[in-house]
Amino acid sequence: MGGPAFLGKQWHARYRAQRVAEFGAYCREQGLAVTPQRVAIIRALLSAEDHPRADQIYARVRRQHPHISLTTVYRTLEQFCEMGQARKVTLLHEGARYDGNITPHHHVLCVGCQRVFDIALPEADGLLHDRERLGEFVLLRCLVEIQVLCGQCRRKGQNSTGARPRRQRPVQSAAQS
Amino acid sequence: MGGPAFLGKQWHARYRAQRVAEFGAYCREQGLAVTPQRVAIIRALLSAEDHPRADQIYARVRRQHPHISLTTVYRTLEQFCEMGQARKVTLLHEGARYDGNITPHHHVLCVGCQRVFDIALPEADGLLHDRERLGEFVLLRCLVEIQVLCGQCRRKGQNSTGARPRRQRPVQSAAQS
DNA sequence: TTTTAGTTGGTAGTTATTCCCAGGTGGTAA
DNA sequence: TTACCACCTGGGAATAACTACCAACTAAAA
Repeated sequence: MGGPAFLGKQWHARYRAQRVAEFGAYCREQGLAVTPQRVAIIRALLSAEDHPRADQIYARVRRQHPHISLTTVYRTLEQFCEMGQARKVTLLHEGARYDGNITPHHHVLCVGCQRVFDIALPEADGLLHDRERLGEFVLLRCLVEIQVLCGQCRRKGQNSTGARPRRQRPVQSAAQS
Repeated sequence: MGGPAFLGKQWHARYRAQRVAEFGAYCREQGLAVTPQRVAIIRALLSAEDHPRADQIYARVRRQHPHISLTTVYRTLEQFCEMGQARKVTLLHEGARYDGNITPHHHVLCVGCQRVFDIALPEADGLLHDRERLGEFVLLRCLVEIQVLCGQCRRKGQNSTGARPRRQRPVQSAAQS
């Protein structure tokens, strides 16, 4: 097909199992206690395939841990990001979303339904690798965000953003890039 | 040398003048009234070279229009984005920032001081253009965000994110990608 | 076990943004 | 030039998404 490599489900299941298994060791390595809350949150994050927000993780974890607090979820997700066990994804202008997949990849976002998909994009990864410095700047990371309209949203026909005429004035040339 | 094309100041001054001049016509084309508030806000946005947040635009516009309200600034910036006269930039996890430069470009962000720089990156623009569709998805836009540490921040030495040891346990292997 | 640094939960902020609506105004038609 | 009115604005209240604080609790070293 020649389409880019979307990261699929078989891959995900196997990856998740390994990550959960290694989690305790990672915590100890980082000097963090292995608490039930942390385990529950990493499980929820790794089971998720929808790049959930903190409050969604909270809702899911609460099924098993009714007493967990939202504060703990926020705090813990942030820690996971710091220790490299999660990625924070900031797209458009909603709240932060979290990604348990820490392999190199980028994001495809449907601007209609706001769903996010992981995508491997090797040609983008090499984008700036040949010049470790941009002038004085030290390159840390290069993120690509691909905005699309998914099949569902396209069918619903969301192209209603055109110029709206003021009063009776007939609008002629309202081309938009 | 050989670095990518940062978009400089001469270019900016000339571009700004033209955009301000055309603004009235654009509004009328879109069926929007040309109010003093809108003119002041587009001027402030185009004069800015720092990708300001709404509240920063508000502070600047207030020097000339002490009675303008923050609500109007938010509303107007959002309208500018809709009519294609501005771009909203969402980086890291701060508030939204606005960019008066609507030519094709990408963003370089210093994760230390949070300054943002525009950069032309033609090789990235072509990244997905050869396949207008990613499966069912219709490609709308492809954004690249380059995270760096700028000279100033590097000199201040901000590499203090390493693993912090718990108790007396000696930490050995805390490599971080 | 004992000890204690690290961790948690609940509540009370804070920040950024949006909603609502009464009053004001730009732009059109006459 | 004037009258009209749909559009626009300002200010305060409301909301969403966090974040700070702190007393009580607990994982894990000794």
